[in-house]
Amino acid sequence: MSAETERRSSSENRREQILASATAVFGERGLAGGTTDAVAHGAGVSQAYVVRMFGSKQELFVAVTERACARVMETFRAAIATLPADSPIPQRLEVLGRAYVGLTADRGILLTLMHAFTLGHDPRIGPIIRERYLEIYRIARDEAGLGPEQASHFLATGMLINTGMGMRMFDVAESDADARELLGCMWGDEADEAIALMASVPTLPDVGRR
Amino acid sequence: MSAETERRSSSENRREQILASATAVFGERGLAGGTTDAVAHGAGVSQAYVVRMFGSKQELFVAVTERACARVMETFRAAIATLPADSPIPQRLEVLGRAYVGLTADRGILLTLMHAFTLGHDPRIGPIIRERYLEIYRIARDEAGLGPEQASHFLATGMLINTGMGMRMFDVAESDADARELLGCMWGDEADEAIALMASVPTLPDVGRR
DNA sequence: CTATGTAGTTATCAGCCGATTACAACCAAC
DNA sequence: GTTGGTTGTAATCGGCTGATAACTACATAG
Repeated sequence: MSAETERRSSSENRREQILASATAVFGERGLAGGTTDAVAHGAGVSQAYVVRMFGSKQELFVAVTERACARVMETFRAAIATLPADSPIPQRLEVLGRAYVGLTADRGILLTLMHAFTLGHDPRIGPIIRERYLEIYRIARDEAGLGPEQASHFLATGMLINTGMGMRMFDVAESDADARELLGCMWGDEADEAIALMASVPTLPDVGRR
Repeated sequence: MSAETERRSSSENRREQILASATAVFGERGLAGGTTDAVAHGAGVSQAYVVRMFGSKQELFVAVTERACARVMETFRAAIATLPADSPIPQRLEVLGRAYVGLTADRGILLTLMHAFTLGHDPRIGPIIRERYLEIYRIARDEAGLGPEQASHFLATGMLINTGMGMRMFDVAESDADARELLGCMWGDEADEAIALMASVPTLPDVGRR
């Protein structure tokens, strides 16, 4: 394969490119609002190819959702693995919290999940997202040893962070003291760091068709 | 006006009917996924009338969002008004929590807000939802006297409840012990009551056009 | 009775977008 | 070198849906 012009790519590479693009698109626009054309444009392939590779837009969304959940679970498990067996609860919360902030580096992952959370009524997506969310809950409760109360509190904080991301609260954090304060309560000590990390992330460009 | 066949209605009545229908539709499908035709069907009017009354689908969504925020703020303020001036924080949290559970009686209100939270990038909706959310935060922090930490914790729990609603976690609460436990941590003592209240809420029917 | 505004409809247009089809380019093996 | 599978594209179709236009029905004032 030539180094310069790699016009053809392995199926797996393409698949990953498309999933990454779709994560950004679905994260910002959701299943109904995101178009296969925008996904294709972001991945540098044709719209037809996106649809054919995944069968349908809905199946692509399912794949993106599963991938996002897998990322979340990997990230949490990797964080948990760094903990000593007898570490106290506050330290466990701290480590998991940092892991969550790390997840925000890719907006699309958490925002796509947020959209998936609104699709419980969908017969295809509903069962998947419920199962995966409970799986994440069990990881926090059992594997991280937080117990039911702290685990649900942890997930609640995560949802507040997602909400702040979806609303783009960072855009007003500089000018609005209340926004800064609220974001500060979400992130704890790392608030400034996290806000700086996420501010001025560009909106997806509107892409005309083909 | 005849009592039986009210074929014509005052503009305000119609407006309220349309907003109620739109709240249900947008709550389930979001701005991009909800159709003006479904809204019209739910309100018993024609699709064209819905669009003309509000100018555009987006403006209808803005109106629904503003109405939903107003409901939330009214509900919180009414709950706060029942509190004695020197009531302790736990009691304040308890009263606000009950008020939030009361809001879940109309799924559409909280679910529409959840969709609005994903629209921060939208130049029309973003500024509105950020401003309203911060307003609600200030109500919890100042008017209810919770302070920053407890107020953000309260909002976080609210977001977890919204997420549970969006995922339709109630549908599996009967059969899945973890789901019951998680929902229990959200609602506290009223979990069973709340779950019973919200289970088996029908999905919006798919409505063909006209 | 007529005029005028309000409440509503039907019909239709025009653009968007997912999906399908047919075809092209490349590669590896025999 | 031809055969067959893989990687991809261009073109197009057809349904959905927001918006618009043109029209109808009713009510109220003068």
